[in-house]
Amino acid sequence: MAVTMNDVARAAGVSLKTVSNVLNDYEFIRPATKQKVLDAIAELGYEANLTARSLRSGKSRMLGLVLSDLSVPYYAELASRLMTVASARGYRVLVEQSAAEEANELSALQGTFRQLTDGLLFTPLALGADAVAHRRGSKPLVILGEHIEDPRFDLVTMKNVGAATALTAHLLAGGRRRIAVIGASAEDSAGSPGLRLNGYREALAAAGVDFDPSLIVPAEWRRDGGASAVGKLLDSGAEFDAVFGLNDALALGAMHELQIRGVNVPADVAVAGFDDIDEARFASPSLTTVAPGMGEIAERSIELLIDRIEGAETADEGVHVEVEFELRIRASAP
Amino acid sequence: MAVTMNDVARAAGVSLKTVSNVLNDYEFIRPATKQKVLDAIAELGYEANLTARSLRSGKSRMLGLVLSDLSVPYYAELASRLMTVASARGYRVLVEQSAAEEANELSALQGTFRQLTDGLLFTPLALGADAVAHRRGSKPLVILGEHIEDPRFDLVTMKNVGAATALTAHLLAGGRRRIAVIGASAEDSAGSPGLRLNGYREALAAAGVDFDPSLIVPAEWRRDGGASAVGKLLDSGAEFDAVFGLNDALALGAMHELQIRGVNVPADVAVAGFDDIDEARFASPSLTTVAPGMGEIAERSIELLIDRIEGAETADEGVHVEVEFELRIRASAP
DNA sequence: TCGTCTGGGTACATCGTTGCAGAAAGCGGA
DNA sequence: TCCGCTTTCTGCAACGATGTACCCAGACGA
Repeated sequence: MAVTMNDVARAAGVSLKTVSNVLNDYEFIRPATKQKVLDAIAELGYEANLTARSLRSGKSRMLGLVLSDLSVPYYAELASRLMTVASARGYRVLVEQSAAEEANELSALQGTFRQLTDGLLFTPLALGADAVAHRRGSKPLVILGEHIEDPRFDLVTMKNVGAATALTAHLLAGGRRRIAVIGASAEDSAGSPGLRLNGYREALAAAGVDFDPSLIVPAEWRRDGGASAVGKLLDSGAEFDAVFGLNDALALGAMHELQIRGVNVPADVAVAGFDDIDEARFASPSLTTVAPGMGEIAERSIELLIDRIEGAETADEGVHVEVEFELRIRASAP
Repeated sequence: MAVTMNDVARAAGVSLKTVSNVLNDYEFIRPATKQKVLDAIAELGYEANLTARSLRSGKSRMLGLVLSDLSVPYYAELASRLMTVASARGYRVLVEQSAAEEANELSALQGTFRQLTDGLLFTPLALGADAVAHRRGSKPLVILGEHIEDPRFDLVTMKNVGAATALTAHLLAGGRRRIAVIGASAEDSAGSPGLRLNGYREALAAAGVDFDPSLIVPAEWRRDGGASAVGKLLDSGAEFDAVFGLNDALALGAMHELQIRGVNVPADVAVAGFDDIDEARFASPSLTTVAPGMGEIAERSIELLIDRIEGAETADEGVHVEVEFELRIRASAP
């Protein structure tokens, strides 16, 4: 079978523990002994058994990532970056899809998934702050995104309100006055939809434009959700000269439906999104949107989580990181 | 700390091994005893320690998935489906990104990644058949995609040649005669690019249209690759009335560039892709493409791999599965 | 000379399971 | 009554690493 530490010990003529000490950079080892062990390791092609190490040490060097669905471009891009960053620090990422369902989020938080990982990057969609606080285990947990804002948690997010304000202000500056919002309900005020809607309202207020609840259309945050929402809006006869999709998928779906119905983008209706997924740049017309600083989100969240795991970060209160955004003005809303 | 089997045994008044037997559905246990154990498990909230189980049994119930980059939409969608299917059979999927680099593919094939998983779903991009055959370990391995076709391996793929032929035939039937291909070199004949190019050539031959190597443009299989390739084509002054992107990302990038340059799609140039990622349906105009039966690919490959792992599939020769495709005729090439 | 300290190494228990061997009890057949 | 077989359950070793305790040789000071 596979080469074990015992085989190495025998080959090097030392004890099992000495091999272990060499591998763990134990301080007091004679260079000659260390070299013998290293030679034996090289010769036999020994590789540590991670399962055994994990059982004994209680650490797996795996991070859990819980998100709704990996096929959502934003999550796919985020997962890819998280993996790269984690890998540089010697950790792997194990992904769990929750489908935004409560039962799945709970089992990711508590079940065997938790066991396999040293810490969790969690995007709660169905679960509220109290539910998470109640079911969180003892292992470190970092919340990604803005659905939960609570001092009990470590959190990495972007400036949702500010970004939505800036984007809306840009549409207003372009002369748009009736800006439909897709992906929220008029009464939302928390979570990604709520925060982004708040930003929208702030920009309207600053420009002295009235808020019209009939322009706020709920939708699933997917391309088809955006398409059907804007379809309903057109059918209802509502007047609007811009569409703000609360993420890029919504905006792209909406833009597609507008074009099919013969509405010219941006001449008749401007369209803007949120997230700056790669696809946005290549849409026709290319999509105006907000880049959430995903690289920084990935780096900061991995860093925070690993610091917690390795005990470097010891604040009692949750650490909240807010990453800067950048407006990407493109052809759909110049 | 966590509840162990020992705690359960004590609570139920039986031996450790009996608890283990109950959990592993051992045949000869009195119903009453079994019930006592199950009650104790429920009361204590016991959950098996997967690491310990894995060390002892040598199985982790994890499948490895090696692909170039999770942020590529096709891979993201595939990964998402594979996870769902695997989960239904009680397995998890651990993803490793290779960036299509040889060193990374090798380490995924041999290193600690391999150790953590019971079997591998492998998309070789840098490594050739011999290299893989030489470095494959003893654990089951299923090749995904068509880069390697070799009787030594289990393989799940789609009918690349047939699909490319059908798609090209559709373009020809629409009156297009100068169909540019993006994402291959004229001399390619193996791997995804080669096979799809072969299909293209077959369709041309069947229609009596000459093959023009100057219409074949190599490119990285990404949106920006498609954009710059079609840009070069336009700059070169080549005449063409259709573009066949060897995957959707290429086609979408190409379509974007054409539109920016004022070329009307599909009136001036028709565009077709390959993969039918979700984005294709919502592009403007919506993209004509080939749906590779991704659901079936996911199901068949997981099934094959798990059967190998659990010893059900015992053929000596590699099993080759070819999944059916479907043409999706949309607005970009009606 | 003796006791103490320290660097360098070893032996054994341990993490939480499962495999193997076997023990105890019940039962039928000769 | 005894034997052999099945059913039900138990104890111990083992998977491959790490932590703890300890041992020994040499240096050092008194």
